[in-house]
Amino acid sequence: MPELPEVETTRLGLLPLLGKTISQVIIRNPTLRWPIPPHLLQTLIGQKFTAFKRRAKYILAQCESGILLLHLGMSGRLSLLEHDGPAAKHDHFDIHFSDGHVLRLRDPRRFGAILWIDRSQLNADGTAQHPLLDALGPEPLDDAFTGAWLHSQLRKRSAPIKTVIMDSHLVVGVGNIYASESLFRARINPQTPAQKLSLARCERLVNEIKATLHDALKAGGSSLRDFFGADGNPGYFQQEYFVYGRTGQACKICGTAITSIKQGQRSTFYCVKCQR
DNA sequence: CCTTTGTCCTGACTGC
DNA sequence: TGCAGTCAGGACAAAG
Repeated sequence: MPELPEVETTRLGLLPLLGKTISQVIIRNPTLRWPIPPHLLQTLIGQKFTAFKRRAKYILAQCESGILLLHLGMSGRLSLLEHDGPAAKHDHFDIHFSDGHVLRLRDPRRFGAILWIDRSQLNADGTAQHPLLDALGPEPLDDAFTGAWLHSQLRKRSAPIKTVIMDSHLVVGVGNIYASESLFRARINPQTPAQKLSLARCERLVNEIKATLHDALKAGGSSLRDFFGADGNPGYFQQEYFVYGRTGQACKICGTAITSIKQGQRSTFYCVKCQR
C-alpha cells in the first residue's frame, strides 16, 4: 500500500528516464480506477519526459505535450526494466524507450490511475489544472504545514483526530499507516475530537507526522534499488511500526497490549496507556 | 464471508 | 432562515 514515502521513492526511481525517447506504449488492461486514455498509444510516442514531480500521492510525469498523471492506488507498483521481458498477470501498462528500457505498471487490485493532462490544461506557470489536484491540502513536509496552522484548521472539527488528519482536503499524504504511527509518536489518543487538541499538542503532532514520513523516506531511499527494481521483491519497504498491525502485541514503550479499533471503517491501532 | 486503500457521494446535521 | 461546512456512512474499484 503505497503511502507518500513510497510514492516519493517511486518518483526518485523514475529520474533515470529523463531525456529518454518513448518508442512504444502498451495497454494490456485499461480498466484501472478510470480507463487509461487510449490516445496515449499515439500521444506519448516520440516524447521525452522532462520532469517527474509529485503532488500528494500523485506522480506527475511531465513531457512536451502534457503531463502523465499516475496514482498507484492500493497495490500499484512501477518497475524500471533494463530490457523488455514477459509481462506477468497484473502488468497492465508499459512505456518502452528507444534505448530498450521499459517502465511497467503492475496493479493487481487496479485501484490505481493513469490519466492525461493536456498542455492546454496547464496554468501559465506550468502547474497542472485537474479536478483531482484542485482541492488538495498542503504537503505535510512543507514549511507551511505547522502546528499553529493545524490548530487553526481544527477549530470546527469535532471528528476524531485520526480521521481528520487523513482528510486530503486538510493535509495530503497521511494514509492509514502513518496516521496511527504519528498519533502514537505524539502520544495522542486517535479518538480525541480534533478541536480539543491544544496548540502544543498540534505542534507535537505536526512534528511527529513530519518525522514519521522522514524516517520512512530515509528507509525508502536506502532500499530504492530493491524497491524499484525488476525482481518483484521485496515490494514496499518494511518498516518497524510502533502500533500499525500490532494488535495484542506489547507496546514498545510501556508493554501494554496494542489495541485496534475501527474508525470510519478503517483500522486504527494505538496504545491505551501511552496515548491519551 | 472477511479484509485492504483513496476518493467521492449523499443525506443529515451544525454553527454562524 | 439560509448557507456553507462538516460528519457518518456507504459505494466503488479487485483480489486474496
